Amino acid sequence: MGRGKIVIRRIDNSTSRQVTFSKRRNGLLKKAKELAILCDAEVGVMIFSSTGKLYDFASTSMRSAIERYNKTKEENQLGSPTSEVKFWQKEATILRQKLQNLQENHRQMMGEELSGLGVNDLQNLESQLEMSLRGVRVKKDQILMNEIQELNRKGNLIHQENVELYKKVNLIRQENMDLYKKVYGTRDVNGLGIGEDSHAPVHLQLCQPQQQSYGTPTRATKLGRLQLQ
Amino acid sequence: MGRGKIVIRRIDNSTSRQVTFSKRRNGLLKKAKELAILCDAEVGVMIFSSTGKLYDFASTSMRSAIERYNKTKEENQLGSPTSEVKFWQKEATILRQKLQNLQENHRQMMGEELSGLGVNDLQNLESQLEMSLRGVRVKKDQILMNEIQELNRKGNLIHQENVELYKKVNLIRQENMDLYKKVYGTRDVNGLGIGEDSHAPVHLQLCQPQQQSYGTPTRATKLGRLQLQ
DNA sequence: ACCTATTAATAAAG
DNA sequence: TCTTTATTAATAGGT
Repeated sequence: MGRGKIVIRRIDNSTSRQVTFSKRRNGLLKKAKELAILCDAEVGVMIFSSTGKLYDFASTSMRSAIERYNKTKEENQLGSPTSEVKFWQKEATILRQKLQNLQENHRQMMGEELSGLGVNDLQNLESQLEMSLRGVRVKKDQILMNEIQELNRKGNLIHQENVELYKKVNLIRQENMDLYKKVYGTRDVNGLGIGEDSHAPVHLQLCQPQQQSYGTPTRATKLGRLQLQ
Repeated sequence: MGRGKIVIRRIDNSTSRQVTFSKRRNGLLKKAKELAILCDAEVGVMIFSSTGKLYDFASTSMRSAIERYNKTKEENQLGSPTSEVKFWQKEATILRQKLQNLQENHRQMMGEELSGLGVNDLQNLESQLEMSLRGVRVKKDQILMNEIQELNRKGNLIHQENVELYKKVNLIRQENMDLYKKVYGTRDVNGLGIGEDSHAPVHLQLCQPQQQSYGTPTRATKLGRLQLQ
């Protein structure tokens, strides 16, 4: 896979050796990563250049890989706290197993890795997903409904407040007008002082309280109303 | 470098995953060897399949590589028994944590434990479930369709066979009749020997081959047809 | 396990 | 070391 074929034998020329080292080292590390990801494997790679520099890759951690290596090789003549180590190793193995089972289960729920399932399994999965979906939608709608209700409650409160304010404004204006008359007599008061149309009663335009049916509205209704808020 | 491009992502199909693991594992080990030889480097590779099997390569020895790694990293000797207990304890803790996270995630996908999720989370969950559901249904329908097609294929074969048998039966009956005539002359043969209606040609009633359109039938059509099988 | 079209790695050169 | 390019090697998908 280059301009020419090569035999696998120590490269004499030190420069080419260095160059090739750099390229192939990257290649090896890349492929190690890919293998770990593609095939769900734990991979550890250690590379020492001829100058002693270390390059390494570990899909989880080198520590984990080495421990696991030692365990599988059973070369643990490192004797004393054996029972404790063994206990924790077993514990880890059990947990790994559980994790793997759950992962497989989870992947199937995500709609991945469905090959290998029979029609019955798929039927069950489908039912489960439908149930879950229903639950999630109920919950979501609940939250949205609550939000809407809360907004409406607040809206109504504000409206109430506005009504009160409106009353006060009109009251004060009436008072004002009376005072005005007392000061200037009964002359026409148009165009003076307080402002245009100030003698007309104030009318509210916004924040009309909505009366809504909160029974069992359709999905569309709910969402439609939400957007109107 | 294959019949098609692939993205580096866990392979769903377990068979392909294993096949790919086998191929790429060999590739990685080969390249590790080549790197060690070509560039005069010390190389150590550890690979654990998802089933836990170990595959390794070390240009000198794994022990040497690990020790050198430890030295270079200047960390507490990874292979030593003292830290081993701590390591496995940590490992167990990490695994337990992962398991817990996944469990929570899984519960949410099962539509349980939804309190604490916001509308956005729920929206995402809903989309995910919809996608999963779609995937599962596609897969299920696929299996059912294949089953139906297979049954139809077999049905047609059996029908063909029956047609052939029918021809043979009629042929042999004809022969029989001729022989009968030769033996007993041209007398009426009704009510004799072979059986009732035996002179009438045999008619097939079952296993008529169905011509079906396998284009893109609706769900209802597919399931409806299944029940008719 | 084998085949082969296609992609990916990389040897050589600048 | 980085780029480019021609060529080989690895391998994805199929049988």
